[in-house]
Amino acid sequence: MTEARRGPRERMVFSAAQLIRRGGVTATGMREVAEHAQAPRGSLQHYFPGGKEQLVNEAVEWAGRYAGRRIGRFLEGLEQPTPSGLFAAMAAQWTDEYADGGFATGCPVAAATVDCASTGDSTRQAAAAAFATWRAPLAEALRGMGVPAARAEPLATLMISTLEGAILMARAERDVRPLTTVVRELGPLLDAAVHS
Amino acid sequence: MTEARRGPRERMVFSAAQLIRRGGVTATGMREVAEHAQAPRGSLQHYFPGGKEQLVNEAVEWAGRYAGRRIGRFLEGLEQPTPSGLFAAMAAQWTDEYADGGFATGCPVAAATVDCASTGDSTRQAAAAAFATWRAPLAEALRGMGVPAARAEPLATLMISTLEGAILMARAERDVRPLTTVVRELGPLLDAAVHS
DNA sequence: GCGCTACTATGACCACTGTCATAGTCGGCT
DNA sequence: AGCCGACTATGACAGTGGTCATAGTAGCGC
Repeated sequence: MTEARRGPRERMVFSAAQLIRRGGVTATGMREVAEHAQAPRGSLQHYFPGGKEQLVNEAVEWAGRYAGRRIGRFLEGLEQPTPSGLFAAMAAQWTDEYADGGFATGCPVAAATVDCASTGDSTRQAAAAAFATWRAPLAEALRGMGVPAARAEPLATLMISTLEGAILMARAERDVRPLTTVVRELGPLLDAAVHS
Repeated sequence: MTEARRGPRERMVFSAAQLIRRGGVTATGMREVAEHAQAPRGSLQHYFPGGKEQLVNEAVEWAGRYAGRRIGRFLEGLEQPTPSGLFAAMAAQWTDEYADGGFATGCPVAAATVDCASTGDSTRQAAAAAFATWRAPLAEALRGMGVPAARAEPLATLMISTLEGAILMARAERDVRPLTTVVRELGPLLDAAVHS
Protein backbone atom coordinates (compact mmCIF):
# COMPACT_ATOMS: atom_id res chain seq x y z
CA MET A 1 0.00 0.00 0.00
CA THR A 2 2.91 2.29 0.63
CA GLU A 3 4.96 2.17 -2.60
CA ALA A 4 7.95 4.16 -1.48
CA ARG A 5 8.78 5.18 -5.03
CA ARG A 6 6.87 8.40 -5.34
CA GLY A 7 7.72 12.02 -5.00
CA PRO A 8 8.14 13.44 -1.53
CA ARG A 9 5.03 15.53 -2.01
CA GLU A 10 2.80 12.54 -2.58
CA ARG A 11 4.46 10.67 0.23
CA MET A 12 3.66 13.48 2.63
CA VAL A 13 0.01 13.58 1.58
CA PHE A 14 -0.17 9.84 2.01
CA SER A 15 1.54 9.95 5.37
CA ALA A 16 -0.77 12.70 6.52
CA ALA A 17 -3.79 10.58 5.66
CA GLN A 18 -2.30 7.63 7.48
CA LEU A 19 -1.54 9.60 10.62
CA ILE A 20 -4.94 11.30 10.59
CA ARG A 21 -6.50 7.87 10.45
CA ARG A 22 -4.79 7.03 13.71
CA GLY A 23 -5.16 9.97 16.01
CA GLY A 24 -7.20 12.59 14.24
CA VAL A 25 -6.24 15.85 12.62
CA THR A 26 -5.30 17.89 15.68
CA ALA A 27 -3.07 15.19 17.09
CA THR A 28 -0.99 14.88 13.92
CA GLY A 29 1.84 17.36 13.69
CA MET A 30 3.49 18.64 10.58
CA ARG A 31 6.91 17.56 11.75
CA GLU A 32 5.48 14.11 12.42
CA VAL A 33 4.14 13.92 8.87
CA ALA A 34 7.49 14.84 7.37
CA GLU A 35 9.25 12.31 9.50
CA HIS A 36 6.77 9.56 8.70
CA ALA A 37 7.11 10.30 4.99
CA GLN A 38 10.90 10.37 5.30
CA ALA A 39 10.72 13.77 3.69
CA PRO A 40 12.73 16.84 4.65
CA ARG A 41 10.94 19.13 7.03
CA GLY A 42 11.78 22.13 4.90
CA SER A 43 9.72 20.72 2.07
CA LEU A 44 6.54 21.23 4.01
CA GLN A 45 6.35 24.95 3.47
CA HIS A 46 7.59 24.53 -0.06
CA TYR A 47 5.00 22.05 -1.23
CA PHE A 48 2.21 23.20 1.05
CA PRO A 49 2.41 26.98 1.33
CA GLY A 50 -1.17 26.87 2.59
CA GLY A 51 0.12 25.22 5.75
CA LYS A 52 -1.48 22.39 7.62
CA GLU A 53 -4.91 23.15 6.26
CA GLN A 54 -3.78 22.53 2.71
CA LEU A 55 -1.98 19.33 3.62
CA VAL A 56 -4.97 17.97 5.51
CA ASN A 57 -7.35 18.88 2.71
CA GLU A 58 -5.23 17.09 0.15
CA ALA A 59 -5.00 14.06 2.39
CA VAL A 60 -8.79 13.99 2.68
CA GLU A 61 -9.23 14.36 -1.06
CA TRP A 62 -6.75 11.58 -1.59
CA ALA A 63 -8.72 9.34 0.74
CA GLY A 64 -11.93 10.09 -1.13
CA ARG A 65 -10.40 9.20 -4.47
CA TYR A 66 -8.94 6.05 -2.98
CA ALA A 67 -12.30 4.91 -1.61
CA GLY A 68 -13.98 5.68 -4.91
CA ARG A 69 -11.44 3.69 -6.88
CA ARG A 70 -11.81 0.73 -4.54
CA ILE A 71 -15.44 0.33 -5.57
CA GLY A 72 -14.34 -0.71 -9.05
CA ARG A 73 -11.84 -3.16 -7.64
CA PHE A 74 -14.44 -4.73 -5.40
CA LEU A 75 -16.78 -5.13 -8.35
CA GLU A 76 -14.11 -6.99 -10.31
CA GLY A 77 -13.56 -9.31 -7.37
CA LEU A 78 -17.19 -10.39 -7.23
CA GLU A 79 -18.15 -13.27 -9.46
CA GLN A 80 -21.86 -12.76 -8.87
CA PRO A 81 -22.22 -9.01 -8.33
CA THR A 82 -24.93 -8.18 -5.83
CA PRO A 83 -25.38 -5.11 -3.62
CA SER A 84 -24.96 -7.17 -0.49
CA GLY A 85 -21.81 -8.74 -1.87
CA LEU A 86 -20.37 -5.34 -2.65
CA PHE A 87 -21.19 -4.10 0.82
CA ALA A 88 -19.62 -7.18 2.33
CA ALA A 89 -16.47 -6.58 0.32
CA MET A 90 -16.32 -2.97 1.51
CA ALA A 91 -16.62 -4.08 5.10
CA ALA A 92 -14.19 -6.94 4.61
CA GLN A 93 -11.43 -4.47 3.82
CA TRP A 94 -11.79 -3.26 7.39
CA THR A 95 -12.23 -6.59 9.08
CA ASP A 96 -9.13 -7.80 7.28
CA GLU A 97 -7.15 -4.77 8.36
CA TYR A 98 -8.34 -5.10 11.92
CA ALA A 99 -7.69 -8.83 11.98
CA ASP A 100 -3.98 -8.58 11.39
CA GLY A 101 -3.14 -4.99 12.21
CA GLY A 102 -4.98 -4.17 15.36
CA PHE A 103 -7.64 -1.51 15.59
CA ALA A 104 -5.36 1.47 15.38
CA THR A 105 -6.75 3.11 12.26
CA GLY A 106 -10.10 4.46 11.18
CA CYS A 107 -11.38 6.44 8.23
CA PRO A 108 -9.44 9.67 7.64
CA VAL A 109 -12.48 11.42 6.23
CA ALA A 110 -14.43 10.66 9.37
CA ALA A 111 -11.55 11.95 11.49
CA ALA A 112 -11.32 15.15 9.48
CA THR A 113 -15.05 15.67 9.82
CA VAL A 114 -15.01 15.18 13.57
CA ASP A 115 -12.03 17.46 14.11
CA CYS A 116 -12.60 20.19 11.54
CA ALA A 117 -16.29 20.39 10.68
CA SER A 118 -16.90 23.31 13.00
CA THR A 119 -13.60 25.13 12.71
CA GLY A 120 -12.00 24.75 9.30
CA ASP A 121 -14.57 25.21 6.60
CA SER A 122 -12.26 24.29 3.74
CA THR A 123 -11.49 20.95 5.35
CA ARG A 124 -15.17 20.37 5.93
CA GLN A 125 -15.79 20.98 2.23
CA ALA A 126 -12.96 18.61 1.38
CA ALA A 127 -14.60 15.95 3.52
CA ALA A 128 -17.95 16.51 1.84
CA ALA A 129 -16.27 16.22 -1.54
CA ALA A 130 -14.54 13.03 -0.45
CA PHE A 131 -17.84 11.48 0.57
CA ALA A 132 -19.25 12.50 -2.80
CA THR A 133 -16.40 10.94 -4.78
CA TRP A 134 -16.93 7.80 -2.77
CA ARG A 135 -20.69 7.76 -3.16
CA ALA A 136 -20.85 8.41 -6.91
CA PRO A 137 -19.15 5.24 -8.16
CA LEU A 138 -20.96 3.26 -5.50
CA ALA A 139 -24.34 4.48 -6.74
CA GLU A 140 -23.23 3.79 -10.29
CA ALA A 141 -22.31 0.24 -9.33
CA LEU A 142 -25.71 -0.25 -7.73
CA ARG A 143 -27.44 0.90 -10.90
CA GLY A 144 -25.31 -1.53 -12.86
CA MET A 145 -26.65 -4.32 -10.66
CA GLY A 146 -30.24 -3.48 -11.43
CA VAL A 147 -31.07 -1.07 -8.64
CA PRO A 148 -33.57 1.52 -9.87
CA ALA A 149 -31.91 4.87 -10.56
CA ALA A 150 -33.99 6.65 -7.95
CA ARG A 151 -32.85 4.31 -5.16
CA ALA A 152 -29.17 4.11 -6.06
CA GLU A 153 -28.01 7.34 -4.45
CA PRO A 154 -30.05 6.90 -1.26
CA LEU A 155 -28.82 3.34 -0.86
CA ALA A 156 -25.25 4.44 -1.44
CA THR A 157 -25.66 7.01 1.32
CA LEU A 158 -27.09 4.32 3.57
CA MET A 159 -24.22 1.97 2.88
CA ILE A 160 -21.53 4.55 3.55
CA SER A 161 -23.24 5.83 6.69
CA THR A 162 -23.63 2.36 8.10
CA LEU A 163 -20.09 1.38 7.26
CA GLU A 164 -18.63 4.53 8.82
CA GLY A 165 -20.61 4.00 12.00
CA ALA A 166 -19.66 0.35 12.19
CA ILE A 167 -15.99 1.28 11.80
CA LEU A 168 -16.36 3.64 14.74
CA MET A 169 -17.98 1.05 16.96
CA ALA A 170 -15.51 -1.62 15.93
CA ARG A 171 -12.58 0.56 16.90
CA ALA A 172 -14.18 1.41 20.23
CA GLU A 173 -14.91 -2.22 21.06
CA ARG A 174 -11.77 -3.58 19.46
CA ASP A 175 -14.00 -6.14 17.85
CA VAL A 176 -15.17 -6.60 14.28
CA ARG A 177 -18.61 -7.58 15.54
CA PRO A 178 -20.29 -4.31 14.49
CA LEU A 179 -18.90 -4.69 10.98
CA THR A 180 -20.02 -8.26 10.51
CA THR A 181 -23.36 -7.48 12.11
CA VAL A 182 -24.28 -4.63 9.81
CA VAL A 183 -23.23 -6.66 6.77
CA ARG A 184 -25.52 -9.47 7.82
CA GLU A 185 -28.44 -7.24 8.74
CA LEU A 186 -28.29 -4.80 5.86
CA GLY A 187 -27.63 -7.34 3.10
CA PRO A 188 -31.22 -8.46 2.48
CA LEU A 189 -32.46 -4.88 2.24
CA LEU A 190 -29.82 -4.03 -0.34
CA ASP A 191 -30.52 -7.08 -2.50
CA ALA A 192 -34.26 -6.50 -2.29
CA ALA A 193 -33.77 -3.22 -4.12
CA VAL A 194 -32.69 -5.03 -7.28
CA HIS A 195 -35.41 -5.16 -9.96
CA SER A 196 -38.02 -3.53 -7.80
CA MET B 1 -30.21 21.47 28.16
CA THR B 2 -27.70 23.35 30.21
CA GLU B 3 -29.36 23.83 33.63
CA ALA B 4 -26.79 26.01 35.27
CA ARG B 5 -27.80 24.85 38.73
CA ARG B 6 -25.47 21.97 39.27
CA GLY B 7 -22.21 21.50 40.98
CA PRO B 8 -19.08 22.75 39.29
CA ARG B 9 -17.89 19.21 38.84
CA GLU B 10 -20.89 18.16 36.82
CA ARG B 11 -20.76 21.37 34.86
CA MET B 12 -17.18 20.66 33.85
CA VAL B 13 -18.01 17.14 32.70
CA PHE B 14 -20.92 18.51 30.74
CA SER B 15 -18.85 21.27 29.22
CA ALA B 16 -16.14 18.82 28.30
CA ALA B 17 -18.68 16.70 26.43
CA GLN B 18 -20.01 19.76 24.67
CA LEU B 19 -16.58 20.96 23.58
CA ILE B 20 -15.52 17.49 22.50
CA ARG B 21 -18.61 17.36 20.34
CA ARG B 22 -17.39 20.43 18.51
CA GLY B 23 -13.71 20.00 17.85
CA GLY B 24 -12.67 16.61 19.15
CA VAL B 25 -10.72 15.60 22.21
CA THR B 26 -7.27 16.88 21.29
CA ALA B 27 -8.55 20.32 20.34
CA THR B 28 -10.33 20.88 23.65
CA GLY B 29 -8.13 22.25 26.37
CA MET B 30 -8.58 21.92 30.07
CA ARG B 31 -8.53 25.67 30.60
CA GLU B 32 -11.17 25.95 27.90
CA VAL B 33 -13.38 23.45 29.69
CA ALA B 34 -13.13 25.33 32.98
CA GLU B 35 -13.91 28.60 31.30
CA HIS B 36 -16.87 27.17 29.40
CA ALA B 37 -18.24 25.68 32.62
CA GLN B 38 -17.66 28.95 34.44
CA ALA B 39 -15.73 26.92 36.94
CA PRO B 40 -12.47 27.88 38.60
CA ARG B 41 -9.43 26.55 36.87
CA GLY B 42 -8.01 25.31 40.14
CA SER B 43 -10.92 22.94 40.52
CA LEU B 44 -9.73 20.86 37.61
CA GLN B 45 -6.93 19.18 39.48
CA HIS B 46 -9.11 18.93 42.55
CA TYR B 47 -12.05 17.12 40.97
CA PHE B 48 -10.09 15.30 38.31
CA PRO B 49 -6.78 14.23 39.78
CA GLY B 50 -6.51 11.79 36.89
CA GLY B 51 -6.04 14.73 34.57
CA LYS B 52 -7.51 15.19 31.15
CA GLU B 53 -7.94 11.50 30.63
CA GLN B 54 -10.28 11.22 33.59
CA LEU B 55 -12.28 14.24 32.53
CA VAL B 56 -12.67 13.00 28.98
CA ASN B 57 -13.65 9.53 30.14
CA GLU B 58 -16.33 10.90 32.42
CA ALA B 59 -17.63 13.10 29.62
CA VAL B 60 -17.89 10.07 27.36
CA GLU B 61 -19.63 8.04 30.03
CA TRP B 62 -22.03 10.89 30.61
CA ALA B 63 -22.82 11.00 26.91
CA GLY B 64 -23.51 7.27 26.89
CA ARG B 65 -25.92 7.51 29.79
CA TYR B 66 -27.61 10.47 28.18
CA ALA B 67 -28.13 8.62 24.91
CA GLY B 68 -29.45 5.57 26.75
CA ARG B 69 -31.91 7.63 28.74
CA ARG B 70 -33.16 9.32 25.60
CA ILE B 71 -34.40 6.00 24.26
CA GLY B 72 -37.03 5.88 26.96
CA ARG B 73 -38.08 9.44 26.28
CA PHE B 74 -38.46 8.74 22.59
CA LEU B 75 -40.60 5.71 23.35
CA GLU B 76 -42.95 7.80 25.46
CA GLY B 77 -43.28 10.31 22.63
CA LEU B 78 -44.44 7.71 20.14
CA GLU B 79 -48.18 7.03 20.09
CA GLN B 80 -47.76 3.97 17.88
CA PRO B 81 -44.37 2.56 18.83
CA THR B 82 -42.58 1.00 15.88
CA PRO B 83 -38.88 0.43 15.26
CA SER B 84 -38.87 2.81 12.33
CA GLY B 85 -40.64 5.45 14.40
CA LEU B 86 -38.06 5.12 17.15
CA PHE B 87 -35.22 5.38 14.67
CA ALA B 88 -36.86 8.44 13.12
CA ALA B 89 -37.12 10.04 16.55
CA MET B 90 -33.45 9.36 17.23
CA ALA B 91 -32.47 10.97 13.96
CA ALA B 92 -34.91 13.85 14.46
CA GLN B 93 -32.98 14.93 17.53
CA TRP B 94 -30.08 15.66 15.21
CA THR B 95 -32.03 17.20 12.36
CA ASP B 96 -33.70 19.52 14.87
CA GLU B 97 -30.40 20.51 16.37
CA TYR B 98 -28.86 21.10 12.96
CA ALA B 99 -31.89 23.01 11.73
CA ASP B 100 -31.67 25.78 14.27
CA GLY B 101 -28.11 25.53 15.59
CA GLY B 102 -25.90 24.98 12.61
CA PHE B 103 -23.81 21.89 12.11
CA ALA B 104 -21.20 22.65 14.71
CA THR B 105 -21.63 19.61 16.93
CA GLY B 106 -21.43 15.86 16.48
CA CYS B 107 -21.48 12.88 18.79
CA PRO B 108 -18.91 13.08 21.59
CA VAL B 109 -18.49 9.33 21.72
CA ALA B 110 -17.61 9.27 18.04
CA ALA B 111 -15.13 12.08 18.56
CA ALA B 112 -13.51 10.31 21.48
CA THR B 113 -13.24 7.12 19.45
CA VAL B 114 -11.63 8.87 16.50
CA ASP B 115 -9.15 10.78 18.65
CA CYS B 116 -8.29 8.26 21.34
CA ALA B 117 -8.95 4.75 20.06
CA SER B 118 -5.31 4.14 19.23
CA THR B 119 -3.62 6.12 21.98
CA GLY B 120 -5.64 6.22 25.20
CA ASP B 121 -6.94 2.79 26.00
CA SER B 122 -9.02 3.88 28.98
CA THR B 123 -10.87 6.39 26.83
CA ARG B 124 -11.39 3.75 24.18
CA GLN B 125 -12.94 1.50 26.82
CA ALA B 126 -15.12 4.37 27.99
CA ALA B 127 -16.35 4.82 24.43
CA ALA B 128 -17.10 1.12 24.12
CA ALA B 129 -19.01 1.25 27.38
CA ALA B 130 -20.92 4.31 26.18
CA PHE B 131 -21.98 2.50 23.04
CA ALA B 132 -23.08 -0.42 25.18
CA THR B 133 -25.19 1.70 27.54
CA TRP B 134 -26.78 3.22 24.48
CA ARG B 135 -27.38 -0.09 22.74
CA ALA B 136 -28.85 -1.99 25.67
CA PRO B 137 -32.04 0.07 26.18
CA LEU B 138 -32.43 0.35 22.45
CA ALA B 139 -32.42 -3.42 22.06
CA GLU B 140 -34.78 -3.70 24.99
CA ALA B 141 -37.15 -1.27 23.30
CA LEU B 142 -37.05 -3.27 20.10
CA ARG B 143 -37.94 -6.44 21.98
CA GLY B 144 -40.82 -4.58 23.56
CA MET B 145 -42.11 -3.80 20.09
CA GLY B 146 -42.17 -7.43 19.07
CA VAL B 147 -38.74 -7.85 17.57
CA PRO B 148 -37.46 -11.39 18.22
CA ALA B 149 -34.88 -11.48 20.96
CA ALA B 150 -32.16 -12.79 18.65
CA ARG B 151 -32.52 -9.86 16.26
CA ALA B 152 -32.82 -7.07 18.82
CA GLU B 153 -29.13 -6.59 19.57
CA PRO B 154 -27.98 -6.81 15.95
CA LEU B 155 -30.63 -4.36 14.85
CA ALA B 156 -29.68 -1.99 17.64
CA THR B 157 -26.09 -2.14 16.44
CA LEU B 158 -27.26 -1.45 12.92
CA MET B 159 -29.33 1.53 14.02
CA ILE B 160 -26.55 3.14 16.02
CA SER B 161 -23.95 2.52 13.31
CA THR B 162 -26.15 4.01 10.64
CA LEU B 163 -27.06 6.99 12.76
CA GLU B 164 -23.46 7.73 13.67
CA GLY B 165 -22.38 7.56 10.06
CA ALA B 166 -25.25 9.75 8.93
CA ILE B 167 -24.32 12.33 11.56
CA LEU B 168 -20.81 12.38 10.17
CA MET B 169 -21.94 12.87 6.59
CA ALA B 170 -24.49 15.48 7.59
CA ARG B 171 -21.87 17.54 9.35
CA ALA B 172 -19.51 17.27 6.38
CA GLU B 173 -22.19 18.28 3.89
CA ARG B 174 -23.88 20.78 6.19
CA ASP B 175 -27.11 19.16 5.13
CA VAL B 176 -29.54 16.87 6.94
CA ARG B 177 -29.99 14.86 3.76
CA PRO B 178 -27.98 11.84 4.98
CA LEU B 179 -30.06 11.70 8.15
CA THR B 180 -33.41 11.87 6.41
CA THR B 181 -32.21 9.44 3.77
CA VAL B 182 -31.14 6.69 6.15
CA VAL B 183 -34.37 7.06 8.12
CA ARG B 184 -36.40 6.57 4.96
CA GLU B 185 -34.30 3.71 3.63
CA LEU B 186 -33.80 1.77 6.83
CA GLY B 187 -37.36 2.11 8.19
CA PRO B 188 -38.96 -0.77 6.25
CA LEU B 189 -36.21 -3.18 7.24
CA LEU B 190 -36.63 -2.34 10.91
CA ASP B 191 -40.41 -2.71 10.88
CA ALA B 192 -40.17 -5.98 8.95
CA ALA B 193 -38.36 -7.49 11.91
CA VAL B 194 -41.46 -7.22 14.08
CA HIS B 195 -43.26 -10.58 14.55
CA SER B 196 -41.01 -12.44 12.21
C1' DG C 1 32.15 30.95 -14.94
C1' DC C 2 27.18 33.30 -13.84
C1' DG C 3 22.43 33.32 -12.75
C1' DC C 4 18.27 31.30 -11.91
C1' DT C 5 14.98 28.03 -10.07
C1' DA C 6 13.73 24.04 -7.30
C1' DC C 7 14.33 22.17 -3.24
C1' DT C 8 16.51 21.34 1.38
C1' DA C 9 18.13 22.51 5.98
C1' DT C 10 17.84 24.84 10.51
C1' DG C 11 16.89 27.76 13.97
C1' DA C 12 13.88 30.87 16.17
C1' DC C 13 9.32 32.70 17.43
C1' DC C 14 5.10 32.87 19.98
C1' DA C 15 1.01 30.72 21.39
C1' DC C 16 -0.66 27.19 23.88
C1' DT C 17 -0.91 22.66 26.07
C1' DG C 18 -1.34 19.59 30.53
C1' DT C 19 0.52 19.43 34.87
C1' DC C 20 2.37 20.70 39.17
C1' DA C 21 3.38 23.66 43.37
C1' DT C 22 2.11 26.91 46.35
C1' DA C 23 -0.70 30.02 48.69
C1' DG C 24 -5.13 31.69 49.76
C1' DT C 25 -10.14 31.54 51.17
C1' DC C 26 -14.21 29.79 53.04
C1' DG C 27 -17.25 27.11 56.13
C1' DG C 28 -18.15 24.34 59.79
C1' DC C 29 -16.85 21.62 63.94
C1' DT C 30 -15.28 21.45 68.64
C1' DA D 1 -11.14 31.12 69.43
C1' DG D 2 -8.52 27.46 66.92
C1' DC D 3 -8.25 24.04 63.54
C1' DC D 4 -9.05 21.40 59.50
C1' DG D 5 -10.86 19.95 55.38
C1' DA D 6 -12.85 21.37 50.94
C1' DC D 7 -12.24 24.28 47.50
C1' DT D 8 -10.20 28.27 44.91
C1' DA D 9 -6.57 31.15 42.89
C1' DT D 10 -2.22 31.88 40.35
C1' DG D 11 2.08 31.38 38.70
C1' DA D 12 5.57 28.51 36.72
C1' DC D 13 7.32 24.63 34.16
C1' DA D 14 8.63 21.86 30.25
C1' DG D 15 6.98 20.40 26.04
C1' DT D 16 4.92 20.91 21.49
C1' DG D 17 2.23 23.09 17.99
C1' DG D 18 2.39 25.73 13.30
C1' DT D 19 4.73 29.13 11.03
C1' DC D 20 8.24 32.23 9.43
C1' DA D 21 13.03 33.73 8.12
C1' DT D 22 17.18 32.76 6.50
C1' DA D 23 20.78 30.24 4.54
C1' DG D 24 22.37 26.51 1.95
C1' DT D 25 22.66 23.06 -1.97
C1' DA D 26 21.77 20.78 -6.52
C1' DG D 27 20.91 21.03 -11.19
C1' DC D 28 20.53 23.30 -15.57
C1' DG D 29 20.53 26.77 -19.42
C1' DC D 30 23.73 29.88 -21.19
